[in-house]
Amino acid sequence: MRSAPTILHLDMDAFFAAAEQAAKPSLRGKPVVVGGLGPRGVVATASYEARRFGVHSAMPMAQARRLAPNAAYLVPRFSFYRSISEQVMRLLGALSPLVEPLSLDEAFVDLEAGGAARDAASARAVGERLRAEIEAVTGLTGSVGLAASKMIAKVASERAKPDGLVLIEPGTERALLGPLSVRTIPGVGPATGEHLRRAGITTCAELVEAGEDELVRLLGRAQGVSLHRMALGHDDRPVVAERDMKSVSVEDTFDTDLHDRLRIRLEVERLADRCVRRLRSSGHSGRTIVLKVRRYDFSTLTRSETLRGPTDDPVVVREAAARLLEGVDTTGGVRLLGVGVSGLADWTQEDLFAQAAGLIAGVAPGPGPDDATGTDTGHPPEPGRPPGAAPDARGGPGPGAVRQWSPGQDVRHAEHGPGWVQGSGVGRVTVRFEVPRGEIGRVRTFRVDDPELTPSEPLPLVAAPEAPELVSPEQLEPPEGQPSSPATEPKERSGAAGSGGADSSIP
DNA sequence: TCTGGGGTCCTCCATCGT
DNA sequence: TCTGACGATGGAGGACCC
Repeated sequence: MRSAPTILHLDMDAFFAAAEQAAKPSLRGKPVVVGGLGPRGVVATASYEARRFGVHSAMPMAQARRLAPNAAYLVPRFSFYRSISEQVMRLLGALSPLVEPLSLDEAFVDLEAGGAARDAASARAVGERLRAEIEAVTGLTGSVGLAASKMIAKVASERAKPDGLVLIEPGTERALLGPLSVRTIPGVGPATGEHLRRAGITTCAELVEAGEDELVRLLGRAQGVSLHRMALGHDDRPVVAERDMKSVSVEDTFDTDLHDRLRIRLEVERLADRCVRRLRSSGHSGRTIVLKVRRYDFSTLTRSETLRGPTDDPVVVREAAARLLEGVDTTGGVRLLGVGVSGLADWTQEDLFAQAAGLIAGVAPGPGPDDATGTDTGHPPEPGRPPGAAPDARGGPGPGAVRQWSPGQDVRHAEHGPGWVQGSGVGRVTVRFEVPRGEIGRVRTFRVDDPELTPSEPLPLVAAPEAPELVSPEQLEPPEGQPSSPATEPKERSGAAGSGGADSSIP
């Protein structure tokens, strides 16, 4: 624990939903829910407007639709969010070499390590400037917490939400935590919370009162000791910039349970291939193959096998996963299958053989021959899930296939320019033509196979400055007034001249 | 009306070698 | 030669986080 509040926690406000609202002017101020739209989807993020209806993260999408039937329901566009996240992380990186990203929308920064702040006053100034820069660069808001430890900085940012900054003075941590729920402490989830509640412990003050020995008795050594320290406000976990990846996994939940053993086997092989592609693209190999099966009754089991040495060979992983499947009873059906690889290394058993044979020169880690495209397009879509419904769906389907459009997806029409899919069905797709920071656009409907309508890349939320060079954070405008960037027009409305494609549109 | 995906860490138990 | 203690490792499951 340090003596100055120089640990900063940044949390972007309702990130995915806010990004969609910024990209789609017609959704500003409206309830927006981002998540899986299939029958078994859950909410990833709800806008603050949707939260007023009781919608929250991890809620089943069907329940969200009942609570907020008039909200806009969109599929996540992770590559779009990632591009915004990278802009934010660059701003954080300018403050300190010690930036610990927790997810696309959250990070810790050690301001002391970067010399950006030494005391409360300088930390607050840095935090306020950061918030202004984030809004100027991305058009979105983030909340900042400042404290002398990670846990308290996170509590602070939670209190700052939305769009605020809270600084907790060192020395006041214990008093602050006292009345708060045990769930405030990282690592206390529903199960531990319930366990403690049954023991009569619901607040952090009661955790302190219970004493370390009692907590160890209730929760075991590691958790008991750590929980007691945390409840006292003691948290000396450092901000860690680089973390080694420990495992790679992929999993799919099926819209309807799978019963056919052969089909299950094929899905496992498909997942194994996908997993190996991810493994290779991260430059890793792994020794332990893990199969995950969630049955019809939601019971989940894992089976694993450790190889003699690490591999990134799709055949080896596929065969291991298939062997593990042999030992699993799938009677009754499975709703989810997953394949993972852990025990990661940056070399493979095959490398050693190759090295021994003098064949290693010139072989670099990375995508293998079966990963040339870096996509999953060589594989069948998931059952019941249209290819276009997959996150970040892009590119047209093959000839003869029925084109699928996902709500929220970016598109471009030869005549009407950029827009986004508002909905589709019965052979039609409805598109709203609008751009970030523009006016609310008009809606038009087309045939799903309209050749003038194509998937497109997301437009930037804030126009890039005219000059190509990077603007340092110090040079950015202060937060007063409107964001410094003017409202933007897309660089081009339409590449090709329209040739009367509107015959299929319904204004 | 049920409950995603991609991770990390911890605990418990069995096995094996010393 | 047998036995028990002990650490390392592997496998499975659970809890948690975003």
